[in-house]
Formats: sequence, C-alpha cells, structure tokens
Amino acid sequence: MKTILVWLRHDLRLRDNPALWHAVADSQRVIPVYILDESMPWPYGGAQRWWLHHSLHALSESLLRDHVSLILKRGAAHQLLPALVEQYQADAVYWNRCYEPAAIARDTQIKTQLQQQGITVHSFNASLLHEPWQITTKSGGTFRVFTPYWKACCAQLTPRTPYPKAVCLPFVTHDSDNLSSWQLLPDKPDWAQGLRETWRVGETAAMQRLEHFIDQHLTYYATHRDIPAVCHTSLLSPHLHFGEISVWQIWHALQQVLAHRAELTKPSEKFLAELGWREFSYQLLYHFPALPTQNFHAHFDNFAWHSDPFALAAWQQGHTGYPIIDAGMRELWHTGYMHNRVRMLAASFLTKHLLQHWSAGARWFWDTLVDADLANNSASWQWVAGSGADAAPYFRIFNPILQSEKFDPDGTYIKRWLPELAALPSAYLHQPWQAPTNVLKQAGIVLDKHYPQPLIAHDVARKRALDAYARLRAC
DNA sequence: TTTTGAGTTGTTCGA
DNA sequence: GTCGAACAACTCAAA
Repeated sequence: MKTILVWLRHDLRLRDNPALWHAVADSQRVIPVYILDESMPWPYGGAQRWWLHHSLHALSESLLRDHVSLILKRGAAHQLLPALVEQYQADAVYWNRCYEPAAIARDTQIKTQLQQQGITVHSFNASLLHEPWQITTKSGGTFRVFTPYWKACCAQLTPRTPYPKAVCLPFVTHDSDNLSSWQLLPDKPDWAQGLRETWRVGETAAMQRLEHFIDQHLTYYATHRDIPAVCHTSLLSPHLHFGEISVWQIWHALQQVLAHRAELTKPSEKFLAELGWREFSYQLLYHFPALPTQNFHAHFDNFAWHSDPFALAAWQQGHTGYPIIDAGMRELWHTGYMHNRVRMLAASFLTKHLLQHWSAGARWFWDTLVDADLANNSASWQWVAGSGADAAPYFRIFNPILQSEKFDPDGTYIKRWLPELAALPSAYLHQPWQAPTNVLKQAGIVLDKHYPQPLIAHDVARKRALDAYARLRAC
C-alpha cells in the first residue's frame, strides 16, 4: 500500500489539481496537508489571512464529504513535512509549484532533503499557462515587453483539459491543528464585515463566479471593464491567487462558450490578455527575484522620492481630497478589493502626485487586498511608478479629475464609497472644492470638516512629478 | 551588426 | 467643443 502526502499551497481546490489528481492515481492513500509558515518572507496580510481561513475551511469541508481529513500544521515546512512523512510512512510527496523566490528556494531545499531520505517528490504546474522559464525571445532571452511576450505565449500555447475532481479514498485523522486556533480572522476589532458582505470564498464559489462572469459580464468586458460603478470585471483574482480555480479552467470555459458564441471572441481575447499580464508578471518575478523590493530599472534608484508619512496616511485612509482616489481606497479598506481602473489611479496618485515610493503603496496593498499576489503586485506597482518592465512613460500622469469624469461620469462609484458627498450634484462630485459655497452648503458639506481639501493641486503635482523625472533623466 | 518598428490603460495645448 | 500633435527618449525584439 502506497501513501502519498499532497502538500497544498496556492492550489486550494479539488478540480484541476494536478498534484492531487496524480497522487490519487498513483496510490491508495492520499494525505492532504496545508502548512502555515509565518516566518516566510511576505507573510499574508490581514485581508489574505481572512480569505485563507475561509478557503481552508471550504476545502476541508469538501474533503470531509469524501471522508478525508485535511491536515493543518503551523510552522516551518522543512521540519514539518519530513516529520509527517515519517509519521505516516509516506512513500512520496506531491505538490503544485509556487513561484515566489523564497518559495522556490524552500521547495528546492525540501525536495533535496526528502529525496535524500529515499522519498519520491513530484511537483506540477497548476497555476500558469506556461512555466515562467518556458517563454523566451528567439535569442533565448527574457521578454521585457508585454505584447511580444503574449504573442509568443499564444503561439506556443499547448492547451490542456482540466483534470477532473480528485476523489481521495477515505482517510481520517485527528492529527491536525484546529483552524480557528490559527487566529486568521480578525477579532478585536472585527473589521471583516465588508469582506463577508462582498465575498463567497472557496472552490465552489470560484466556479460560480466564473460561470456568472461568462453569463452576465463577458459581453460587456471589452467595452465596460473600466467603469468601476458597474464592474463587468471577473472578480476572480482572489480565487486565482489562492488557487481555488485555475487559469486552465478559465481558459477551457471560455473556449467552450466561444464554440457557439463567436461574438464573444473580442471580449474573451481582452480578458485572456489580462491573464496574460498575470503570466508576464510571474515570469518577471521568476527572472528578477528582487522585483518586490528593488527597481526593475536600476536607474530609478536615483529618483527623488519624498517620504511623507502624513501624505501616505491620507492616501491609505482615503482622505486625499480627490473623490475618485478616496472612493477606491475606501472600497479597498471595506471589501479587500479595488477595481482595476481605480487601482491604477490610486497607485499613480501615490507615486506621481504625492511622490511616495511605490513600495509603500505595494506594502499597503499587500496588507489590504484579498488578491494580493507577489508577482502581480510588484510588477504592477513598478509599472505605474515607471520603474518597471514595459513601464508607463513618465509623462503619462493620470489626471484624477479627468479620469473620474470619464469613467465614473455620474459619480455612482464615488457616492457609493463616499456617502458624505452623496448630496453633491454630479457636476461637482469629481472636484468638490470647485463647488460654489451655496452648493456645498445645500449639500451639507463643509470642506476640511466633512471632506478634505485636495492634498495637492493637480497641475502643481503634475509639474513637480515631471520635474522629478527630468532630474532623473539628467542623472 | 545594424536597422527598424513598436511599445496597456494619457494629458495638455493650441489651432 | 473638437481634433491632432507634442510630450522625450529609450529599450526591446526581430529582421
């Protein structure tokens, strides 16, 4: 009788889970294990801990329906895994690959360690269309520009059908931590109310979300994905991050729809390209492991960032005085999510208007986003700041007023997250400080009391940022 | 080796 | 109000 431990990480699902599926195929006894190691770099922020709790709970319940226990352990994997192998007399350990630099180092070490003990180790790709090392330029280099990268990806795509649900044979043990003892949920204070209202966590919820997106939103994706008030985006990012659904399952579902609804080709391609950005970020992180902390373009090391704790705090709390930015930051705080367009605006505002280092923003997002993902977060912040691969040109500084008028014309999104401005006529919602005194009075708003004056005037900030970039070029 | 075309998401200014 | 050009120069990827 063969026993295989399956070490679950960012793959908290039973369907299309290669490691789990192969373990079931290769053995009679499969033991799923999840290890929480808080000593690893980039430990989960508050929002992710909340999600992780519910995701593990959902997975554990699913397994229990097949009379299988999920073993939860807290501590260092390189100590816990060999101990579990010993305890259960396992012959092999299977896992799906992680791609964060520290995780790669850890997994490599554990693999060697286990193999030296005569244990078979198999790792699988469960979360990417391509391994980060697979796609190279014709001369064997790393792509640094998205479009040619994605063209190469599409050209080399070898579609695979998702694995069916892995059904383990019954295996019950009481050798598991109690999930609640990990205290992943906030207690005092309990700030998770907004998260509970917003999200359904787990594999089933992820599949329903995908189905709902394809049914209700895909048609509008290409044209309306930038409108935060209607949100025709997929909202799959946290599910993808925790591996409750895989990119191949999404790809496959889209192909099936396209087979009889050709009119969805354009929005599907647009949506797939967004998954392409995820792949691109993963391969950047793989080839440039310092991406989370260091400028991708080293010449940015000379950029004259300001360090202004007051400005940073105002941004974090949604008190910048620019409603579209503040609405986004409040959405983030309340739901653990922010619409993509607004993320760009908020990130641009922090780095270009306030000249705060992108890593300060990245850290805040890391702590507050349920979908915080090291590759996506690092690559995207650097892109916005201008220090990243295929970066936004330095003169492209979002005008938060214009963007607000363009993408939230009637202020629905602003009013949703800034109720203090709800009585203000739409004409002034994008820049309340321009409202005449009597209009403000009628709306019951006293600036700097109910809502702040802008931290900095847009034209002043724009000029200041352009000057800073000009000085960088002169270095 | 050199050349060529292109590069997520914009803004501002002046005609 | 609308439209096109300028914003700067650089790096990337392929021919």
